[in-house]
Amino acid sequence: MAGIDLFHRFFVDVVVPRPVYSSYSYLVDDNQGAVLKRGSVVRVPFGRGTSLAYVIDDAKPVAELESTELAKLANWQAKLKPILEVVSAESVVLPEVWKLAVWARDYYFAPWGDVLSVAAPSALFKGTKSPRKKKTKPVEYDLQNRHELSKLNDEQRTAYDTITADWGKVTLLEGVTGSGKTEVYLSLARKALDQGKTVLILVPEIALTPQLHERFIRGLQVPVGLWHSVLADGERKRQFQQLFSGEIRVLIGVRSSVFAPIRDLGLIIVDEEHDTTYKQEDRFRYHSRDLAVVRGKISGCEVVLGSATPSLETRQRVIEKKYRRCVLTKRFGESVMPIIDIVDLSVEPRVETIRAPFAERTLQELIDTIKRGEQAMVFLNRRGFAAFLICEDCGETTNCPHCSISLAVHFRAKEMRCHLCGHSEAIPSHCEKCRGVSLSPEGAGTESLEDDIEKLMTEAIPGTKVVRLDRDQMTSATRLETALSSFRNGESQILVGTQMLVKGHDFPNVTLVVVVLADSLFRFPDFRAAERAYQILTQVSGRAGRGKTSGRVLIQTFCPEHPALEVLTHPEGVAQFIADEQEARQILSYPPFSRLARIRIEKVEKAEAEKLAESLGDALTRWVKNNVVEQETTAIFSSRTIEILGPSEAFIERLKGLYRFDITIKSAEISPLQKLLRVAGQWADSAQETIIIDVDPSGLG
DNA sequence: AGCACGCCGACT
DNA sequence: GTCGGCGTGCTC
Repeated sequence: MAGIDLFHRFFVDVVVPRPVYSSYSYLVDDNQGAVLKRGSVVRVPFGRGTSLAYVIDDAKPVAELESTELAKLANWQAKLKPILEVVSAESVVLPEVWKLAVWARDYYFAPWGDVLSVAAPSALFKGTKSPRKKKTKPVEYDLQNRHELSKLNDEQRTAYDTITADWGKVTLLEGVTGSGKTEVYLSLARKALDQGKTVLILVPEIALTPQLHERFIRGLQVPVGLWHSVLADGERKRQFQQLFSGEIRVLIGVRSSVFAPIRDLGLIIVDEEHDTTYKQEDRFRYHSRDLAVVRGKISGCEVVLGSATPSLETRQRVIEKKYRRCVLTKRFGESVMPIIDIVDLSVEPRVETIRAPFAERTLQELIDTIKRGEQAMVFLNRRGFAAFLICEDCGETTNCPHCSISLAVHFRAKEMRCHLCGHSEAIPSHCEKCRGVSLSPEGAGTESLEDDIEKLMTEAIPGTKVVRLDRDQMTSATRLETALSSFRNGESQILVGTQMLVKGHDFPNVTLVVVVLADSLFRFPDFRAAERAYQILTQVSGRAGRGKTSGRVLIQTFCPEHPALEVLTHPEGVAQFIADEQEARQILSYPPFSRLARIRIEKVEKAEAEKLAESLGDALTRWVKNNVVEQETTAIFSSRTIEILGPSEAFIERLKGLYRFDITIKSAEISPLQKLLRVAGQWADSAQETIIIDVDPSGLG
């Protein structure tokens, strides 16, 4: 073959960590050819610069190519270049993780590079020098104090026995908040370790749950690794190496750690399995809980899905007997379930001197709680001071120039901010449209809530301190820590925040939880809205009364008769609520009774996006029609098993300057859905357009 | 995703 | 007259 020199007699196929579907071939010399294999990492010339690249197949001698491969390679021969460097000849992806990555790539229609960058983040290969061993003081393990089976109550023990008697299945561990699921996790982890196996624990959010890490170290008395996005590169690299070498036997991690290189997996735990943060909402749109089940199957290990409010998807698998179910109905230890009260904002007298809707009764409860020396948490799902500015003369509001949403007022930062794209601008002094100077802030946010509550509380009880916790505070780690520790040690009595802080935190002195406005949780057009609302409110409620004193929860709403609220005050109705949800989903053929995929088209021009989406919709409809006729005998498709919805404007019609149109495919079975998505991919290729495919979309995005 | 090349507005 | 805006197009 012309152009191939005698020196580079091998070639490798690689993928680069970019959202590109194609792979690329490079030349390698004899020495490199002998060592490079699937999972090796190399540096290659790419475009103008260089790129890290993952080898996707063992290096092959050019001479051994089959004629078709040779032809393909010959196409590129003028461009074929040698690799620059072998970064790691050793495969950085375990065989079972490779299998998982292949599965995920095909299932989610993701570019190889995106998948591999999650399995082996490129940050691991930055710099050639090995990370400096950080001097950590050796942890002293106290075997006397470790978690013992004997500490389990009857229910926990039954769950443990059921799972261990038939190890290697998928189990739903359904336990009310505070029922001690962690105790069961610890016992199961111990069991796996005793068998010489390793343990992976997936959690929705790790930055806020250092307690869980300590709990596992204390309970198991072995090193426990942590895996999350805020780890510094060096630390991440060290963790990766320790996992790879088998030094770390237990790993707690977020979403992406389902791809972690843990050998000999014996147990995967997915805590809060219903949590939506397990679904990645950009680029490689995978669901970590679902992949955990796949990895469990690949590794032949036990998978435990834990939740107080399991997803309907998981419940359905239990009904179909694909998963087994263990239940914890009682709170662990001395604490009891909180009392939940719905406050009807449309009838209750309201406090006038506060921006947010606040019933007088809610304020009184807050005052009483602080008077007793206890603490309270107040949730409002909006950051900033106010939702928007409105011109009192012409009614014009301030909107984001790039998105279909108003700009929120952030008085502290002295700017207007878009909560979707992050755009910020100065607070206007007059109306853009009519130049009127009476701009009035509308709606409330955590910023104004913090000020208003502090003012009202100091009038009632001088010296009351309020702290705020939301994403605006998160920007600084120290500010976050200051806020958290001041609340933890009792310096401040009221914590105001967004729902960001409902996860994991355990403040025993909190006896009152206030949800300022629950309506935002279910007032949006998503078939899962009620389920979500119920799950979030249950979790929020779980923050109250975790200590010896029982807790109270006040949920303010304009819609007290909503089923997701009624079920909270009537826990005996949970089964009925779930059954109603299931029935509604079944009637409308929504998950878990069908599979969904969403195809999105984004364009600067609205008309163009709409036109493209329509022509894609037409192409798909035509394809289904033709294939129903053709394949009727094989029964792959019928008009009743697959449905194309839309195109329609996305819930957020415009984001970051792009108009978005969605086509949703609903199918009884996954395989025709996958086929249709492949057709969509081909349409996109030939039209030279980009489409965004989301398999099992979790929300409206 | 990067990172370039390629055509239209405010400046030493 | 240039510097530079980010709109499309490619990367073995």
